[in-house]
Amino acid sequence: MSGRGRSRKAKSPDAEHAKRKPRLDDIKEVPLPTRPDSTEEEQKKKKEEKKKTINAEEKKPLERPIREKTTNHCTKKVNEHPHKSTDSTTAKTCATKTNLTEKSPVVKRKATKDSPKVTRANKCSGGAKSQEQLAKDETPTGTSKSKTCVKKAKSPGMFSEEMTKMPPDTPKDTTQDYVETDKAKACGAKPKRQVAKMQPEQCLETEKETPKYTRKTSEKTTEAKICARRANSPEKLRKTPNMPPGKGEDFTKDTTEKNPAVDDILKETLEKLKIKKTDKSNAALVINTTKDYIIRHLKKNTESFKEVQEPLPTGSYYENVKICNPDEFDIMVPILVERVEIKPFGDDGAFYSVALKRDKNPLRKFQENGHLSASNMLSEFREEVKKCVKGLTDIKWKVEKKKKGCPAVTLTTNVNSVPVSLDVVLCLMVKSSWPSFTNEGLKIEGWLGTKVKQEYKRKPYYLVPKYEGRGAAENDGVLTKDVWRVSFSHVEKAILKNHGSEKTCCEKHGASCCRKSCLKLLKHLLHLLKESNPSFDKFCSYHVKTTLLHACCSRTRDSDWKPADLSHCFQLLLKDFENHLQNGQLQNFFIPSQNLLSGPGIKVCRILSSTIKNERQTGFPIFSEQLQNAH
DNA sequence: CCAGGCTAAACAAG
DNA sequence: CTTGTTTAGCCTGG
Repeated sequence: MSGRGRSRKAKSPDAEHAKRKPRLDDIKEVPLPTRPDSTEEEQKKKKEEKKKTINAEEKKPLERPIREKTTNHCTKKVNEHPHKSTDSTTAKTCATKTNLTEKSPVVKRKATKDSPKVTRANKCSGGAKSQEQLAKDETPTGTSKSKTCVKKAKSPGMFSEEMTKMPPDTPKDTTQDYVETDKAKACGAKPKRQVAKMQPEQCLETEKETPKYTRKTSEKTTEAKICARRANSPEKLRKTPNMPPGKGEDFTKDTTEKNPAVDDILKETLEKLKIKKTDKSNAALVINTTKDYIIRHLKKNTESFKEVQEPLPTGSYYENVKICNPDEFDIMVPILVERVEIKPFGDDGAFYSVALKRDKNPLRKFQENGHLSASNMLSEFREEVKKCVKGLTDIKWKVEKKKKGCPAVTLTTNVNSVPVSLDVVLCLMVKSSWPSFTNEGLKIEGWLGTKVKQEYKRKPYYLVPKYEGRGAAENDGVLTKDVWRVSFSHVEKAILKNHGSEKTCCEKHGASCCRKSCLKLLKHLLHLLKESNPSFDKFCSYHVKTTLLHACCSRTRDSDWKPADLSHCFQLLLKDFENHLQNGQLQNFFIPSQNLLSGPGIKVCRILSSTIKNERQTGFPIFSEQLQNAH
């Protein structure tokens, strides 16, 4: 029911296009024929054009006008930061498909998909706009100043060479592991991307007076700042009721709960966590192209993986809870296994050894001593992915080194100078009832209902080549590195997407809730805390997500999560998290016997707990600071 | 299987 | 604020 089939508004016709600013600018400056708008034929042409476009882009970096409002001086600068993409745009989809056709031997794409979309076509044709037009479009208020700023820091066009140049040894930001999909990843699988080191001064060039209270700021360079790209106007910020440093004691829990200042800080922070449309577009083009290409390759050019199923887009991006930048993507690549016997490995019910029951299975070659070797299978998968992405001439992916115990093949590249990672996760899809360790999990009856629960439990489950500890350790004749961990990423995603007690929760005609907002804020908080204290490395966004899921099960009504009560809801969620940490106990949402906090150790759990408590009771200075730094 | 239609979320305008 | 548009992702009927 969810809203399917509701009436819709008409799509906007060409009239709108006139107003629209296509900014192809950045990405491509390909001379496109003059821009027509939306007719079908045009679209087709566009697609074709796009193909060319991408190639062309490859070679030419472009200047990209920025479209931020002129009032935000800071903003512009922030946008210009090399690591942040600004708005480039679009050529996307069209390019996606077509371009492959030409360049990649393996891929044949149907051009059909895009054709219906008028809008895309427009975009594609956007490049045809004259510079003057662009100028107008981009800077409505048109100060030349702003433009100038923008230009200085231009980043190269999307498929430019620069994109491929991520220095191999670049230190990566460890805090970056937001892993939604799989804890596996969470725990270190992601490539860390280099943190943009932006000194506050850079930001303040035009706003020197801004920083009023900076708590110990600048030693931290932060990604947070990055997140704060969209700065509010300075006046607004100043109004923001921040708490001066050192004043935290004044806030008791209770006052914090009701403090309108806190409310504003949270809302403003949330604003900054939004992903820009253009960034999303750019990244989506690259990611989708790659995803399709890899799947095609596996189907056509491999024996072992030709039974690959539709890839499962999972993780925070696809759950609409990604924050700041669309820079981490998780795609699970399922290999259907018809009949398998799984046997628990260890005692928490999360890990299993897998035995194929059928003789003719193409995966048979990975069997060792009667069980399917996760490490062997992953190595071959890895090689295939490697081989495959080499054939992608438009996008230069770097394949990250294999990390112990990690199920993902992590690819990294730059999109408009922003590092983007794609985790390609091999998994087995098992279409049989879930392992018995899950019987007491997924306690969503009171929240989403029993029917929904049954529906989920009828879905397959997945096994990923993830292990913990020493790979060579043996248990019952099975090497640790050859075990598989269960994954319910698909259900997590489904729940996040359909998270209301009422079916219409957050739909157009239903009441909204703040569950996702709370999740984003907590993710962000953890991220910031990890940046300031490396000993928090073992915590990941999966802990946060799990905490939210449990919280939803204890506060089940949509009215428990009213958007107007964001601050209250968020603080309750924090208290939940603090409690889990304090006790060192956080049950896997699906497998209650697995304690997700057994890894970090109680000591650091308690430190994190009190750190969070402190933030909560002092009105989130870490958020305010970040807001300040953005200016 | 895929074209078309729908959604959520970002964004723009009033 | 509300309302509408744009767009990536997703779902489904034919």
